[in-house]
Formats: sequence, C-alpha cells, structure tokens
Amino acid sequence: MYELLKKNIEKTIGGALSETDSAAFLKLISERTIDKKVALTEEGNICNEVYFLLEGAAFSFIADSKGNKHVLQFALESFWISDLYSFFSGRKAIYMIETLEPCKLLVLSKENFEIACRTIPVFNCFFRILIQNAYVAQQYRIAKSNSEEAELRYEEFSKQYPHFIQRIPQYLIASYLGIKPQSLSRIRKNNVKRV
Amino acid sequence: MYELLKKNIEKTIGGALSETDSAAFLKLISERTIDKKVALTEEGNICNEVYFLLEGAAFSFIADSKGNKHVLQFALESFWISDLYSFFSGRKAIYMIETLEPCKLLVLSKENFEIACRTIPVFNCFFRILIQNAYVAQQYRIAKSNSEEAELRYEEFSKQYPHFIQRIPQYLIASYLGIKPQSLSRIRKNNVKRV
DNA sequence: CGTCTATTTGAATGTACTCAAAAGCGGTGG
DNA sequence: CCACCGCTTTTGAGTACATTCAAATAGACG
Repeated sequence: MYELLKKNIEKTIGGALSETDSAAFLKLISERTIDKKVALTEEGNICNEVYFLLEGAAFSFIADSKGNKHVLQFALESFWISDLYSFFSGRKAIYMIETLEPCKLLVLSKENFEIACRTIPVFNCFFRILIQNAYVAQQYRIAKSNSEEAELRYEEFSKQYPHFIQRIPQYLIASYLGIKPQSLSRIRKNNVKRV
Repeated sequence: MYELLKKNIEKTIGGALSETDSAAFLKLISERTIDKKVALTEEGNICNEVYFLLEGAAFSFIADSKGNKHVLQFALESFWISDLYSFFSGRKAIYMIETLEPCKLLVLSKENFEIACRTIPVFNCFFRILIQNAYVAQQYRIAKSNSEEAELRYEEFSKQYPHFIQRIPQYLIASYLGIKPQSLSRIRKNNVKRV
C-alpha cells in the first residue's frame, strides 16, 4: 500500500485501515506518471476518473465566455483532484485539470470507485467524508470571498497553504483568489513594505 | 409519507422509494412549526439537525469580524438546509440559520441521520447524492463569482431562482451575491431601464 | 397613524481593472 | 556559455465598478 494514500485515508476516517481493506482497494487503483503542463481532463469529455497525487502539482480550472481561466483547486502530494461535476453526473466536463509539475498519481476509475463504495464499507464512508470535507471547505471559501478584501484573502491563503505559495505560479493564485495577476503583485508589494 | 419529501428523495435518487423504506425513514423524522424571523441554529452551539422545508422560507449566513452578515444559502419549500460544517464535524456552528417566513419543517437529528444511513441503504445513497449535488452547485457558484460581474451574477440568479426574487428581501440577495444592498438597487434600476 | 425596516438615490471615495510597457526568469539552441 | 525567446511578474497611468456615508422615500406591521 502507498504510504501517502494510507495516511490520507486513515486521517480522513479517523482510524486505522485494515490490511484486508487496504489490499482490496489497492487492486482497484492504478499508477500513472505524467509530464508537466499536461491536461488530465479535457473540457467537453466526460471525466470518469479521480486522482490522488503521490508527487507533483496540478490544478483544476474553468474557462469563462471570454476565454479566461478561473482556478478552482490546487493539488499537491496527498491531494485528491477531479472534476466531480462530470464524474458524479456523467455529463460533459466543464472543468479541466492540468499538471504544473511532472506528476506521479494514483487513478481510480468511476467503475472502480463504485465497486469500492459497494464492496468495501470503509471506502463508502471514506469518500462520503472526503466530499463532506470538501463541501465544508468550499462553503468557507465562498463566505470569505464575499466578506474579505483581496489582501486579507491572500494573507489567509498564504497562511493556510504556504506550500502553494512556493510552488504555484502567482497568476494562478491570483485566479484562485478571484483577482488579476497585476493586483496580486501590488498586494504582495504592499505587504513586503509593511513587514 | 410527506408528498414533498417523497418527491424530493425520488428525484434525487432517480427512482421510486419503497413503502418499507419510506415508513422506516418516517419514524426518524419529526415535524416542527416555527414563526418567522426565528433562529434555527445559533452561532457557537453545535448544530445536530438538518431541516427539510415543507412550507416557508429560511436562509443561512455567517457573520464576519465587522458583524456583517453574509448569506450562504436560501431555502424554500422542498429544500434541505443546515450548518453541515457543524453537523458533520461536531464542532461549534459558525453559520446561523434563520426563518424568513413562518415555516413548517421536518427535522432529522444527527443521531437519526446516522441510523438512516446505516440501516436504510437507499438513504445512505440519498444523502451522498444530496451532498454531491450541493458540492457541485457550490463549485459553480465560486467559478461564477470569480468570473462574472455583479450585474451578470444577479441576472443569472434571478433566472435560476425566480421564486427567490419574489420572496426574499433584496438586501439578503445582495449579500448572497457578495455586494451591498445599495449596489443591487442600482443594478436593478439599470436593468429596468434597459428592458 | 407612527415606528421600524427596507429600498432608493446622490456624491465622494476606494479597490481592483484595463491597457501598456518594462523588467525578471527559465529554458533552448547556436 | 551566452544570446535569444517566451512566459511571468512588476510597475505606471487612467478607468470602472462597487463601496461608504448620508439622507430621502417607500413599505410593513402593530
């Protein structure tokens, strides 16, 4: 079993993962190695995989009517990432996922996801909690983006995800925060002065 | 069985609900009638109930450091509403829920939620889909709020939720959209002119 | 009717945006 | 190894949208 994955699961379910369950799940996932700047999913296709990052960095985004990209999620080692809209609904993907660095990742197909949920009770539980947490985190993000100014949002972001700041280009962080790269640059400039 | 609830469940799971399951679930929920402008949950308490609205209207919000309220969700008949952060994590509520009209609602306690998930498979499935959908909708909201201007967001909102426009005070809709009531008033004024 | 709350309107301000250009940085090929 | 190219970040100036502060109007409710 992948140590990183095991830790992630045990942390999420708040308990130990048995050897049996571990082995059963292992049969359902596969490993994949990908270059940087490669699209894991394409807009318009159906996304029927979820990914767990063992190494590297990736992000998901949506393109608006004017062709601008808007970042939804970043992922580093030990993060799950997918277009859950497409994955769950079976409809065409509206989000895209792209690698930022060369990645080693685990792939769980929708088919195997459903097998896991059905045949390994602890995984049914695991995925429910995973999405519950994601939901809650997202709600918090909405609340913040409606209440705080960009500067505060950036400060919070950099406190909460210091690793992101170091490995992810600034223009993508700006997009995640809902501002333009120029604006983020100015915010950073002001912060440095003040410190 | 409550007709509204039955429809909601069947629509969500995409199939019929058996009499047995229906009856089993019915035992786990209770009905409650509440006046308007009453808090269903209080910040700081633990929220261990989810609500299904049979009648009336309610909304959830979070208060920021300056005491401003920021709306997260509206609910009318046939909507589920709760502070899922607190409900799932068991930690103190950071959101509050308040009624806008006199409400008749169904209450599912956390205890009974877990019983339902454990003993009625279809409800395990139902709640998973419910939160999946909520997650996906939220993600879309984030993408929109980062990409579109307030005017467009309001237009989309009023198309998607025409009932909300009619029954929910404007200052709360403004808050949901992440703008001030004055700004929404001006946006509406411009729209009228243009039509 | 009077009070309280919500909405509208005006004027001044501020934050983030656009457009434009320069500087910085990394990778590639000569 | 350095020159060049493309991409990212920074900086400047002017603009646009939403905010703040303030006050007037409109609605709801007892």
